[in-house]
Amino acid sequence: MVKHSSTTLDCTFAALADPTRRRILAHLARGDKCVTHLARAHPMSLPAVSKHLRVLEKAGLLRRRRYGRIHEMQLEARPLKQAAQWVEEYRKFWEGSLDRLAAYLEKTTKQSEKKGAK
Amino acid sequence: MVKHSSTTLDCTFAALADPTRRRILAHLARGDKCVTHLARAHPMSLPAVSKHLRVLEKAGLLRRRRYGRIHEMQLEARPLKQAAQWVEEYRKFWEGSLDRLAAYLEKTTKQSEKKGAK
DNA sequence: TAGATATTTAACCAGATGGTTAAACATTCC
DNA sequence: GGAATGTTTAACCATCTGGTTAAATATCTA
Repeated sequence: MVKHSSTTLDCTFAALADPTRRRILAHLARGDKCVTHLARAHPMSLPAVSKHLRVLEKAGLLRRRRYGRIHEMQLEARPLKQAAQWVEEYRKFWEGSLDRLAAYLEKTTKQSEKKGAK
Repeated sequence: MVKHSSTTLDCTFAALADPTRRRILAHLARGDKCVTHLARAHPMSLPAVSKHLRVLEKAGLLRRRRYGRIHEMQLEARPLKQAAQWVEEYRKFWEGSLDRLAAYLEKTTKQSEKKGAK
């Protein structure tokens, strides 16, 4: 198994566990940038969005550059790579399950065909 | 973009955000089963492990079958598929970053070659 | 039935989380 | 300088989280 930095994964997964933050990441992916603009898309106060941005920033999922009073955010997806690798290690398990399901379905389908069921 | 059930992802990512729970999943993947056995591998009380198991169960990441007084747990990785799909949508972003890094490295390498650097 | 074993539930606690509003800070514009 | 704009910080609050210990529940065994 690949050895991961546990605390990094902690931060990454925790950051992704909130739907508002996932939506913010999606907005960043589409090119949105400044705090006010991001906040307008979410039904909550500006400080709330600001906090979410800080969480994402601490998790390394966004980079912030200041141009005068406006803060420009940019998606930084690299931490997701490690998360993806972690999840990938379990792929064989869910694919195994699907294989078993497929085998089961095939078997029962054949049985119902034998019985002449439509 | 693929449409996901937000709350399912919430649960999945939140469950994965704790290192103890990720370790438990790893143990389950290796075939460990009952609560006591899983608990022995972790420096915490049995009720604490029991709580983690409940979180994993609610997130659909394990299935529990009772044989008398012992509870047999089994890894259920399918919810991870959705998480993987979500993360995958950002793959192009981190790979884009790596591409830019690669381009940068190639450029600087060529420059140092021009300068005759080893 | 009594005792041992496997596990959960209950009650509690400290600290984190996600939200609020009000105030502060930093910058730009007039 | 003073007002407007963009953003954060501070203080607060309710709820969630991850742990504890003690007690309850369920099952097996002698």
